[in-house]
Parts: sequence; structure tokens; C-alpha cells
Amino acid sequence: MDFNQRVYKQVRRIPKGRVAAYGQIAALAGSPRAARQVGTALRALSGGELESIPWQRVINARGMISIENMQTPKQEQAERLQSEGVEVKFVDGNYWVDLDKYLWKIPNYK
DNA sequence: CTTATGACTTTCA
DNA sequence: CTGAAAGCCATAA
Repeated sequence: MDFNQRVYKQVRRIPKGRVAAYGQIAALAGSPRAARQVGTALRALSGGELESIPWQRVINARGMISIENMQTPKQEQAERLQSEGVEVKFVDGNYWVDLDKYLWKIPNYK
């Protein structure tokens, strides 16, 4: 299975109303140091996948929405998160999420 | 096969 | 706290 597919699979596991860092997804996908590739994977999403995958729940380690891509505005991500119950703050041109409250705490397996 | 690139993260000044 | 710098590694060219 491709790295991208593993990423999508993990992203779908993020509970509604929670967010996860790129690094977390990378770790779950099998490459703890491939956080940037998670972003690359999400950037490659197209039409239907944007609806079937909760990509809006993935943000950077500091709780900020780090999209600069124009086809999927960070504003849209903020809106999607808020409609799920996640509080998003808009400060100086950037959207922030309180990680202490909304970060997805991965349960211990094994 | 070799380079470039980047929806990231961590560290150091 | 702020910002610069260097790792990291899958993908694209």
C-alpha cells in the first residue's frame, strides 16, 4: 500500500470534533519523520476525496492551519472545523486551534 | 539514478 | 517569546 493511502486511512480515524498534527499522522502511517509528506499527500487530494476524507482535521504541531494552497483555502478548513464543534481563532491572518482541548489523543494499542 | 521541492518539526541563538 | 536553520523523506522532474 502506498504511503499516501496509509495517510488517508489514518486521517479517517481522527474523531469528529478533534484535530491531529501532521507528525501524528506520519507516525501512524509508519514514518514518524515524514510529516511533510502527509501534507504532500493531502495536497494531492481531488474532488471526491475532499468530501470522503476529513483532511480539515489535520493541522501543524503548533495548532495552526498551515495551508497556503489557493484551491483549498485555509478559510474553508477553518469553517469545516467550526461546523464540527472545534473552536478556531483567527489571529493576524492565521487560524489557530487550542491543542490542549482539541488535539486527538491517540489511544494505546497493544 | 540524481535533484528539487515542500499542507512539517525540532532545536538553537 | 521570536525567528532562523537544519533535518526529514515521499514525490515529481
